[in-house]
Amino acid sequence: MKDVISILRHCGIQPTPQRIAVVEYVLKNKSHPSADEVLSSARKRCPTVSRATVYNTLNLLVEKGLLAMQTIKEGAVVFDSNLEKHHHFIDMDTGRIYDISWDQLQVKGKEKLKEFEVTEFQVIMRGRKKKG
Amino acid sequence: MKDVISILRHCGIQPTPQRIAVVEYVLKNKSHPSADEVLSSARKRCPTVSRATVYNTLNLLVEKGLLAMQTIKEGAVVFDSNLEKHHHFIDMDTGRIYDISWDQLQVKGKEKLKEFEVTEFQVIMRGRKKKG
DNA sequence: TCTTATTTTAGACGCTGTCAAGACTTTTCG
DNA sequence: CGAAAAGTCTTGACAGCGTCTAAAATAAGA
Repeated sequence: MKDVISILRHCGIQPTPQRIAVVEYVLKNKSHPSADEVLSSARKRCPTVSRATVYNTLNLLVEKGLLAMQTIKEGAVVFDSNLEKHHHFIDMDTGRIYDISWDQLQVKGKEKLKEFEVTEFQVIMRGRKKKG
Repeated sequence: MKDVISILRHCGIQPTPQRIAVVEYVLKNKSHPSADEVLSSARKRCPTVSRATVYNTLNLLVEKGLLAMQTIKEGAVVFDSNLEKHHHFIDMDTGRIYDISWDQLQVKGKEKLKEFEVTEFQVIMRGRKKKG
């Protein structure tokens, strides 16, 4: 993966220590952190970073298409660095969210919905992850 | 549809004026109201009803299986009186949520997910509703 | 009626997310 | 260089969502 600084420059975002701390965490993270989790982690690297800066940076990344925002859990939006189309599985016990690659599921029938113009979709599954 | 009072009694919930106001609105409503919308509507019928009572009642209904809770829009959970399995379409312009009946879409491949035990799922689509 | 259990209420609380004002940095350019 | 401008960060305030608690109101039971 390219280094964070060049990614930011490439999008016209000035790389500052605060932003690097945020981006470093959120783009290399395969879990689905909330803004608050990003804040805590960014503070390990840059203890003075403020909540507003974290939100600003996350919103910037979403705006630039470097990060996806998902509203699939209650309480808070989560951020997803996986930019490929994919589905989601949510473990009902742990709350953990897993990506399910796009081609593992086939959804048919959308084109028959005459009243609706579907521009994006995903399957959201809930259940339990098997051990292992 | 059965009247609200007997529905509540049947579930061991004492029908009070406040609860009736909430339930009357939320169970007969095909839109997908947030708790706040339920509060406003319930107050038309029962002006003194408090926020806590609305939340308590909604949670009770969900617990008893009379109402479903959906976290598909940011900002607030919405409540869904449609107890049949179904999918959802969200209009990106208006924010309105539409139910898509279960048999209009076919999802295949879940049974091949060896690591996950899927107990429920739905397709969430976004786009624009065509005029009409 | 007196007692007890259930409900409702108001208000406080914690959390999420946004915003404005001012301080601080980095550019830009004379 | 140095000053102005532009961009960035922080603090603190704010509004909304949802939960909780203590106390008041209501209902139920003996």
